Order: sequence, then structure tokens, then C-alpha cells
Amino acid sequence: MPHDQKRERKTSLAPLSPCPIPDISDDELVSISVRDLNRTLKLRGLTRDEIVRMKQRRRTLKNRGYAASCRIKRIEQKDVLETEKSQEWHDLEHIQDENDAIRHEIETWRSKYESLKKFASANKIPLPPELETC
Amino acid sequence: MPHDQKRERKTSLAPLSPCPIPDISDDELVSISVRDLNRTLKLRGLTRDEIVRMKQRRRTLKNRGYAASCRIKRIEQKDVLETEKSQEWHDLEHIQDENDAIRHEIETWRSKYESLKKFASANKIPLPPELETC
DNA sequence: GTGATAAGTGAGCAA
DNA sequence: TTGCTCACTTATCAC
Repeated sequence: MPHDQKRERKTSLAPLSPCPIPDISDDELVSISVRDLNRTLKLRGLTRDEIVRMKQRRRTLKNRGYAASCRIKRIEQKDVLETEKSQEWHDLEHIQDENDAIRHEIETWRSKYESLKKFASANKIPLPPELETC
Repeated sequence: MPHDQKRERKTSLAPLSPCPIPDISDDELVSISVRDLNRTLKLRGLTRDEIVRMKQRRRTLKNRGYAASCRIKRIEQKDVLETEKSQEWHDLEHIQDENDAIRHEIETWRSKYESLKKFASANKIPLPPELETC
């Protein structure tokens, strides 16, 4: 069995840099605007180093999300390709059937024509040259 | 321009654990057998900790290779899908043309048949009922 | 232990 | 700064 389930980290994510502001969750940190983040950081009186680490933490969290979208996108594109391929296969099959039906129809008309020719011939009915073709 | 060149790490890879045996290259480390590795490690009299680190380094290097194959495989599979899709498209186009040609052929035979019918009708030639169809 | 793959990290490009 | 994607690391899973 090639492992079907969606895999999930059992370990807590790398701690990143320890968060200097415990009451800002990761979710908040990534969604807050830069402007608001700066204001908050300033209000809390964080050191420059702490600020840098918060910025980096934010970037990392964002990257985590980008990576996820990137993987999802890849899977979807593959899915689209497979769907289109399958659709084309059905189209091909359909047109193939149609083709067979048409070939059969040709045979019908050709046969009708032959019958008339045979009838003419059997009854010694002369046909004009342009109708003698074939 | 969406960046076409094959990307390459500019930074030296994560140093992993500092290599306790400078004269074993990464290439050698991944290709050597476990048996030989153990022998070498023992001969050099490495500490247990150093041995563990060497083992981990080996595993990481191997994983690096696996990841590369995995990426290549993914790209190739996508390539196969696209190639097949393109092939199917050509097939479809081809059979479509064929279809048109056959439809045209039907018209030819039907027309010949009609001409004979018209000839019969114009010359007051009675046809047996089974040839009157259509 | 080996190989494969999902998720996460960091670098570099593009906008 | 943001979003994406590549190469890489790590955790897991199957064998």
C-alpha cells in the first residue's frame, strides 16, 4: 500500500524563534498588515533584535503557506491534465464509433447503387456513360 | 519571464554535522556500503557520538538524492501526460479529417444512386419495390 | 537500512 | 514586501 492518507507533522513545527509576544498567534501574525505589526511591535517596546526575529517569523509562516499553495497547485494541474486526457479519450472513442457508423452507411448506398446497376444490366437497359462510372 | 534556468544553491549546503573524517567525501559516504562504513569508522577509532553523526550525515545525503529523483520523476510524469495529451489531440484531428472524407464519400454514392433513380423515372422504367427504397 | 514522498525552511527571482 | 518555486531537510511510511 503506497500510503494514501494526507501526511501531517506529528512533531510541533520547528519552534522558529521563540515568540516575544505570546498573545499573538501565528494566524494573527501572518494576517496582520505590516503597518499594524510595526505599530504593535513599537507599542510593546520590543528590542531591535526581537523585532527582527518577529519579522523573520512572519516571513517563515508566510513561506509555509506559499509552499502549501504551491503543492496544491501542482496537484490540481496534474489533475486537470489527467481529466483532459480522459476527456480526449472519450471523444476519440465517440468519433471512432461515428466513423464506423458512417462507413456502414457508405456500404448501404454503394449497395443500393449496385443493385440498380445490376437491375439495368439484367434487363438490358442501356445507361448513359456518365452513369456507368464504377 | 518566469525564470527558466535550473536553479542551484548559492549557499553551501547546511554544514550538517562537521565531518569527523575529512578524507571521506560526500560522494564516497553515500556510495560506500554499511558494512564498509562500519569497518572504516571502527578503524579510525571514532567516538560513539561521531559515529552517530556520520550515520546521520550519510542518511541526509541519501535523502538529498531521493528528493532529487522525486522531483525529476514528477517532472517526467507531467511530461508524459502532456505528450500523451498532445498525441491524442493529433489522433483526434486525424480521425476527424477521415470522418469528413468518409462523409463526402457517402454523398458520392448517394448521388450516384439518385442519378440512376432519376434516370429510371425519366425513362419511365418501373423498378421492383425493393429497389424503390428511399 | 533503503527509497519515496508530504510538509516545512530558506534562497532567489519577479512583480 | 509578497508570492512562487527550487533545492534541501526532516518526519513518516512501506518494504
